[in-house]
Amino acid sequence: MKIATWNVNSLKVRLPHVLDWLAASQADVLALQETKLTDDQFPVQAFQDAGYRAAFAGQKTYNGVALVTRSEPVDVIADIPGLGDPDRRILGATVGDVRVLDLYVVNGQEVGSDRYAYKLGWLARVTEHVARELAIHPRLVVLGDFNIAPEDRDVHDPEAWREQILCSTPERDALQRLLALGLADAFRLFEQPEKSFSWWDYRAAAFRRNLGLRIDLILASPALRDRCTACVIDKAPRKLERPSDHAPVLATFDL
DNA sequence: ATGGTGGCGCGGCCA
Repeated sequence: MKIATWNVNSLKVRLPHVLDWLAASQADVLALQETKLTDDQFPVQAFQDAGYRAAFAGQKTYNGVALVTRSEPVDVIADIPGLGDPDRRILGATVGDVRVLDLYVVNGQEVGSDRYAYKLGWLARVTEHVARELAIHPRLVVLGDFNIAPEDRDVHDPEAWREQILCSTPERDALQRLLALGLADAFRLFEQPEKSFSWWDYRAAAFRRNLGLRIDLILASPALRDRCTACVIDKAPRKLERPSDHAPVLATFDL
């Protein structure tokens, strides 16, 4: 079973890339972020024609998450008890016997800002929710755009980014509290090239110069970690015309 | 160079 995540930065613009990538990767589950589509605009038919079902929680202009799946997603949730967030950033579903939680973590804008406080509070509520999900579903994948680079090796220039947004200690601590529930960063279960990143700013030719961060993660519960056989970042779509600023990340499970 | 690019939607926000 192949499970992937991709922040597409507008599904309307990126739909051809997504369909091509599904055909090439043969992913069974693709978690999308920043679809920027209302639910009535979601391209259900295009995915159906490609052999996929979908669950989605969208809004106009910002945010929006979706799960594109080979088999029917069931027990879908788009919110967490007690969060009360109008942003569509969360989508949970059961696909086969795997529970999947797609997250578009708050960016946070700037350390110390209102949005930064919102990010840390949001992460704390999500962590509580993941603890509850883990108790119910041994096979749990939490994946998406975490907007946090876990360690300095996930940052092209750790000194320039020191205590900046996406890299600050409180953000990294919040991610560690999530991992401490028993989740494993699938990418780090395997040997990886140095300077592996999943996001590159559109500006300053950052992709060409590989000035990126690894902020798109696939986290696996213990039962799934034991069955994870590979995890890769696919930079190919980032090289296309009008790319997303993120690359897809794909994990393979022996299921 | 306190900039730069991209999406949405048509001015300014967000990333």
